[in-house]
Amino acid sequence: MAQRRIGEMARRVGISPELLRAWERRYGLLEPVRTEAGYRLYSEEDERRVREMVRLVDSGVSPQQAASTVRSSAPAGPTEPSGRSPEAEAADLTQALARFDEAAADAALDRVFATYSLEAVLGRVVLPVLDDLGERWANGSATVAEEHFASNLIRGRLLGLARGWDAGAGPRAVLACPAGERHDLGLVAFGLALRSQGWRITFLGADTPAESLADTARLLRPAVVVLSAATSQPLADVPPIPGVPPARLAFGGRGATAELAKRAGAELLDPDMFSAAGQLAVELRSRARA
Amino acid sequence: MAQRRIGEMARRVGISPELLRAWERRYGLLEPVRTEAGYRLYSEEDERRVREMVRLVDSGVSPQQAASTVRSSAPAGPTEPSGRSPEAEAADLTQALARFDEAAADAALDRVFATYSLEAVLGRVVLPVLDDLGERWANGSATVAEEHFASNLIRGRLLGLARGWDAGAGPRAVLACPAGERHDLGLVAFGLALRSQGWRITFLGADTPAESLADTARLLRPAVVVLSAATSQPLADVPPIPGVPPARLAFGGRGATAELAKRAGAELLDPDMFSAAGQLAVELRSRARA
DNA sequence: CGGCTCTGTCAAGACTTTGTCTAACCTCTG
DNA sequence: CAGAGGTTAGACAAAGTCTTGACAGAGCCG
Repeated sequence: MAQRRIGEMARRVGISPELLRAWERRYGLLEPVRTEAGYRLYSEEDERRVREMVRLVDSGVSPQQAASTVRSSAPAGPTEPSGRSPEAEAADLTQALARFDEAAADAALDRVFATYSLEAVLGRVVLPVLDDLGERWANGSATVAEEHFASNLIRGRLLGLARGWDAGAGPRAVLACPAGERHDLGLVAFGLALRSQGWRITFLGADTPAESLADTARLLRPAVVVLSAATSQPLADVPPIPGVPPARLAFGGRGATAELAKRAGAELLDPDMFSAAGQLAVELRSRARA
Repeated sequence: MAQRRIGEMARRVGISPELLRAWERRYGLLEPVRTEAGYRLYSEEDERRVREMVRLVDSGVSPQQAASTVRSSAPAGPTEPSGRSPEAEAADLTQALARFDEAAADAALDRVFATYSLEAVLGRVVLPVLDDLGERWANGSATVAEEHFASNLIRGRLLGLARGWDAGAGPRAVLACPAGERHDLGLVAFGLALRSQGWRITFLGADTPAESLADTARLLRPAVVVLSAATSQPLADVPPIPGVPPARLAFGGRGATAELAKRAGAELLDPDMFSAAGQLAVELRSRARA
């Protein structure tokens, strides 16, 4: 993914770096990720927002007003064309998976990836389908085989998108499920959300013992280590991790609670993964200031 | 192949030798081979990369960013047969994985997929690397984190290839690891081997209880159900599966033994997965004759 | 008109990045 | 052996970026 520093970004959109910083400071227009040294790194989405902002201001809207408009504008992209809503596609996908119909499932996924933003695909199709499956499995109306088949298929698609998610200059996040936790698909999705905002991702996945986390953290010095679990126990069992200061630890997933996070000194991530990604960016910035 | 020393190289691409060395030292942009005396020798591929780098920097990208882009970019066009053996590539891949270097690992995989047959890639690169990793993990010289990182990366690549492996008109195989078995990467590879011979694959993956297998078999009526495990216990624990006649059951993986297979009435698959795929085809034909 | 806010720009001082350069030594060729 | 061209390690200065704080013009209100 393209990541630009402020000078290059300023040239591209035709305004001064000072103004970019002012808009960020005054209106929170952008929240670019930062390098280790604190340099801003802008994404393509950031560029789109700035262009939108410039357009509005040029057309006479006050900057304050324009910023508020841009902030609340959906991340552009084909919004609900084609008649088929993400929810309808999710229903199709669920049915295809229940029939073990790989071709139909892949076709549904192809359609949504081609039509909607990553945020919409993950938040309104993939995760709901997985949640639904989990629920139906819990109450006995879906088989383990169905759940396995669906997990493997979706995992393959998501890991395909994850290609190269460790490249670039952004802050690094190490993602893992603690020992005893086997559901890592949500974590893959969260990795993609972080990636879309410029982070570099090192994915360790399910069932990672604390000591391996410590080794990895020593080697890679990530800005944050994210632990995710579907239930509380695995998170409760995580010991302090040498080499990972609690300030650099974040808990997410259904199993994460305020109390568990507090006990470990970790950040508690928002259940919405795109909010959580933003949260980590803010946290990182305030840490840099300190 | 033409190999140039640093002065000649610098003239050709139009930058100073000092800068070439700085880019190498700071960003690892190149890793030219060295003469006995330590002189750098640059290849044509190196030249291509430097030109790409120069182009990016000229267009305003920061050198750091540009280097990261160039490093992770696949070598353009049909790369020279390169003389690199699968074994050499496997060694590269192992090292990249040990460093948690996703870009280098992907590059190595890109090279082998572009150069060798699926059979060679699986049999001489991917599986040996995984075996080696398993061994080093067993004797303590590899961490769990390394094993997780490598598994997830390779799984993503293999599942990418698995795209659409359920399509077509061939006989269907259901692939699963029995309850208690979590290592399913070998099984993914076997699925690819079967697929290359025209089978349709339904992949259930790790830790699948017998009763789910029964459900799936009832629904899909596969020509064969393959169970794979790295150790014997999970296979020994598999009960008779209603809906799957023993004649349609096959055992594979390190944990499969003649005795276990005999007890379950199952076929014992050859340790070499391509032989095993052939074996299933033969078995299917003879069954059809009967 | 005076006062007020909004907004783009600027400056100071510190830090980072990056291309170049130097020093001291090594290798190959004529 | 001289000399062109290599090597590493480190230093250096210019350019870029960071934060904080300030300033001046525009627009608005009383």
